[in-house]
Amino acid sequence: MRNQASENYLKCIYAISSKEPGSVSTNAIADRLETKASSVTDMLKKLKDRGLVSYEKYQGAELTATGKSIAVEIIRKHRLWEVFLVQKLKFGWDEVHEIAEQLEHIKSPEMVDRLDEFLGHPKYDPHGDPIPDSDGNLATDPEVVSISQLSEGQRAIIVGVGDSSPSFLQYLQQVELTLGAEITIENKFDFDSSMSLVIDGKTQQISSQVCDNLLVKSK
Amino acid sequence: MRNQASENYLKCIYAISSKEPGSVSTNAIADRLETKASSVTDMLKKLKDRGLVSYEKYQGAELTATGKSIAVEIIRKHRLWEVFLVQKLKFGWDEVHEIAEQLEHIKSPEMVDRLDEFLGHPKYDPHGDPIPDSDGNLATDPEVVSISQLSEGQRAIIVGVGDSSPSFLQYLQQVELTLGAEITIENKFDFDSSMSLVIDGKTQQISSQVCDNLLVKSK
DNA sequence: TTTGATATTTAGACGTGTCTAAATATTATT
DNA sequence: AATAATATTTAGACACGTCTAAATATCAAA
Repeated sequence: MRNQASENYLKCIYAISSKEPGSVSTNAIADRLETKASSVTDMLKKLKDRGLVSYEKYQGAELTATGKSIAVEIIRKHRLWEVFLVQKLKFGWDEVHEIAEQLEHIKSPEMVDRLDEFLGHPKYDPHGDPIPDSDGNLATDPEVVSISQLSEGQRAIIVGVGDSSPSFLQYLQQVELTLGAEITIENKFDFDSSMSLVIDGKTQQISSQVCDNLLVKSK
Repeated sequence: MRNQASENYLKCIYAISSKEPGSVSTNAIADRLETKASSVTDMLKKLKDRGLVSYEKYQGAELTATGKSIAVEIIRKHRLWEVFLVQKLKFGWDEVHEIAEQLEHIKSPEMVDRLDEFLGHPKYDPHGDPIPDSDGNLATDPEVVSISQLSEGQRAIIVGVGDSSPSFLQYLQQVELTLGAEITIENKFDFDSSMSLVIDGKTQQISSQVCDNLLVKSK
């Protein structure tokens, strides 16, 4: 069985355990899903019955291989749809999450592959998170770095953000640091770690905080 | 409240009553939705409470203005997604219904309008059914006719089918009478009402049955 | 290591949408 | 108009996912 609720739990467990490995506690899941611990216990039992998590009373849960592959599939769909919404439908980075949250549950493996194809097999979503391929492999990209790590003269393409808070995303939109834009590092200023960069022929000044949170693929 | 189940009932009632006006019987709904009459009764009561249908015991149901506008909105989404799947993701006409059935329930008015824009404000879906605009008006198109109604020399663009059975759709795919293709009527043969037409520079013979079920927009 | 705080589970309930079987209403037929 | 056939509704049940309140387990501190 693969209803939306189950899929959300699997995705949630995946997300938590990729931050801190080991088994995931009932409360951690409840917090993230904004639900009650008792509901989590109930669901964990069901997921266990379906072979999607390993779970023992009071010991928290861990994804099985099957559970993990479903979680990755959902993440793949979520991120592909985000790319679609931003690149094709011209949504802002900060507007797409909720919609992708719905779209990720659409069932049609064929469609996902065609969507992937249509989008040109993107490797990163608009927030800079890697998109798993159809076999579930996600590129733990060594290529993506924050602007801070670049040196003068280097060219790069904006692929995402470290901080995805609405305020940051709105700031970026305002100064036209958009997804896919090509930048060139002009200067790095040691005294405050700020930088100047060239985008669309225009020079722009950005603070160190922005540098740390703007992810790029260097060429 | 606007869950998928309710939306499906509203769409179903809309579809039935647009074929034969008047109130829709419990059984008619049950048949179309492949569910039991008792389930329909239960749902009808709820829809009535929510002001989406008018319903009196044993008298069948009819959509209220609100119910109707929701139904039309779902239909709009369904058809727009079908266009997307066929035109952008290159699905065949006969493969998209099930997927659109899921996509139609995605909630985001903003996204629907952008999708519409992205697709170039299509007026017809791949089956030739008209797509309601964002105000719920559907073009009861005088422009769309079956090929049978054209005369020699007329040019037209294929916009849909009358018969959407898989076998017919597969036949069309085989002989490359695809959506959006431009055709020119070459000859009409009175003895069997078959026609010859030019498509992509090649001449093709089609039976009267096909003519009746191929919908075109004449130029 | 006992106690207190925190985390987790259980028990019992609810809303949604569905079902079966039985009851009742409508309709068609003679 | 009475009866048979059909349509519809009711009653009672179930699976799903959730909740509250109470019980129990685990962990941390004295």
